[in-house]
Amino acid sequence: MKIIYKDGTVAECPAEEVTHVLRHSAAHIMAQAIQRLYPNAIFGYGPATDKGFYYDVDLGDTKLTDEDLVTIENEMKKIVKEKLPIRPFILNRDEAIKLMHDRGAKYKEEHIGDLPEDAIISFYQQGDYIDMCVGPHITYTSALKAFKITQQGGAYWKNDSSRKMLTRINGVAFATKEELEEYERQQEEAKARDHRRIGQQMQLFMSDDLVGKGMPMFLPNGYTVWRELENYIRNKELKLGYQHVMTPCVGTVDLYKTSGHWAHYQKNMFPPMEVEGETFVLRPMNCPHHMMIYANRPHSYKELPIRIAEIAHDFRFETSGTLKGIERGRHFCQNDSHIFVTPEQIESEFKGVVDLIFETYKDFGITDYRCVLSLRDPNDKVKYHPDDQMWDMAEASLRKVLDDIGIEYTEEIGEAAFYGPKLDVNVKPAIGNEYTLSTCQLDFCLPAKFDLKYIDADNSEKTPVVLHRAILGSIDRFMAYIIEETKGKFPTWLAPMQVKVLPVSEKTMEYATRCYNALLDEDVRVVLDDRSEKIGYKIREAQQEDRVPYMLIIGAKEEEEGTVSVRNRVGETTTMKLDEFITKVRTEIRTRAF
RNA sequence: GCCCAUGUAGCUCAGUGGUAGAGCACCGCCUUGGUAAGGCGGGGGUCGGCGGUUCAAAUCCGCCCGUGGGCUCCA
Repeated sequence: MKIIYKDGTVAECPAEEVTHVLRHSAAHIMAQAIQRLYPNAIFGYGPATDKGFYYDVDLGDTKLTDEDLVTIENEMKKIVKEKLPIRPFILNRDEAIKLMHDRGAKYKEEHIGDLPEDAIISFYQQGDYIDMCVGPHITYTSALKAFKITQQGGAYWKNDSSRKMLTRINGVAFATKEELEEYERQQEEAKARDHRRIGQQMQLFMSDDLVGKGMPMFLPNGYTVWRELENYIRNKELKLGYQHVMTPCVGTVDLYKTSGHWAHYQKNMFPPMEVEGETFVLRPMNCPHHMMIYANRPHSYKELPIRIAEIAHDFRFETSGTLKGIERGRHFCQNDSHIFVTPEQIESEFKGVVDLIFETYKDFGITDYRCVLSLRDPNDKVKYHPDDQMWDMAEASLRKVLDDIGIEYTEEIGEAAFYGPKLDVNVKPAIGNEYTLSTCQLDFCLPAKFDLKYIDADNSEKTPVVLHRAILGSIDRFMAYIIEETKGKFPTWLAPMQVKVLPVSEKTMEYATRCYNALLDEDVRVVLDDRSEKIGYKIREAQQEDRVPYMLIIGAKEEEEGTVSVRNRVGETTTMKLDEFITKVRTEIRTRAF
């Protein structure tokens, strides 16, 4: 594919740039189509993205319907057919401003002002359409073969919520029609994997207006998975010296004034409640409670690290637009812990947490994640807690641990919390943006706010450092992730229903019931399908809806031989003695085979 | 919170101004069937809510609520 650079050079496009250039040109062609259909449109930014492209456009009071998007797409197809040449030209700054001004392109004009003094300001033109752009682009509009407008949405000019909201029109473009079809197939697959959809199909959780938005309720199936997750992590923590506590969800506002949350986190909290002259809030975090537990009695340096843990209910006032099933609600349960350490213990304790994170990921077969080490911006003296020595030491420790373990990570300068650096482990859901699953954050500030001390070897009072950490993040969110990763086909130890016994007819109901009871006695989550339906029907439901790991098909043959016919989720069947099956399934559960 | 779309039976959806529909699920009867849907019959909806336009509103308009996508936010 030939492309044209802003200086007019035409060259073969490097293979790895092809989709990017196509998408960028697709954005221009879409803008041209919009300009033809809506002559008053004023364009903002219109880049290629890693998924496709978009253009932000100010349409005045005009609202677009989905049919309008189809019309725009059809106009794009016309422009492609017209085989218009796409040609660049360069103007000096004054000429560029004049051109944009004369064309009423006020956002482009503003953008010129943001460009560095020595910037070469280039334009690309196809037919009547001119766009300020660095390129490169395809040489003719006809090179765009496979594209589709996917959706529209709002986007603030320059991503600034105080600026005007423009209409963002999104599209996708690929080098070939096959790639476009593959993309559409993947989109369908992602929709089928969405935890909200599977959650409803498998009756894992629900929500209702009357209960409140962002307030999911876990149904028996979902709560079974929940309990397994909770047991899993709590048992692991117990072996690592964590001590579990339970603290209340409502606290005085003064608690959060002490912690600083009231000053800094209030907009994420539900409004306060006044009772008998006292003011209470719903807690958004558990740190203050755990600080108070530490403060309950004096501590020697010999006791540290102290690891206080809790599966804690929290409430956060998330803006309505960000709520998403059990991935992000206004109520959730954090797999939280606060670890109190001496400065010397930061490194080893941080390592312990990182090891726990990746051991857990291994148990759950999680491999697709991104580690981010968030550091302070040393030049920003306002945002960050002013103890350079502590920061330097802590950041070096964190980096050293990650390097020693040999995990890949990216460093993000200026992304640290004001109280300390942190490690986030991020994953991508089936639909939507990356989010944080696990986190470990250092905190130099909070212990001092609660005046926490330990007595050091020299009998002097010192302030401990705190590590905030969450391994499963929130149980809710972790479950959402596991649902999407497994498509609801949970490993046996997590599955709400582990075995379903399916008698072929009522004639073998008695033997089927014996099998059922034997499994029940062995603490297997088993269900007996005693309806008078045909076996094919029962299998279909067990496989498609229940997604049960094992079906036991019980007919006359099995009864005679004292065996069970075992069918797994892939449709493979084997026959074995009932005892054999029980041993197999129990082993699988005990080892948490994934 | 903002922008757009959307809301009809438990679920998935059809129905664009004139007596609320389909498939699946549910209930009953028949069928006792061997590895992904057996047959017949039945019950079930203030068409998200409130107002408005109209002889007449699921359908048109306004506001509110929920949901989906996008943006912002996420000390």
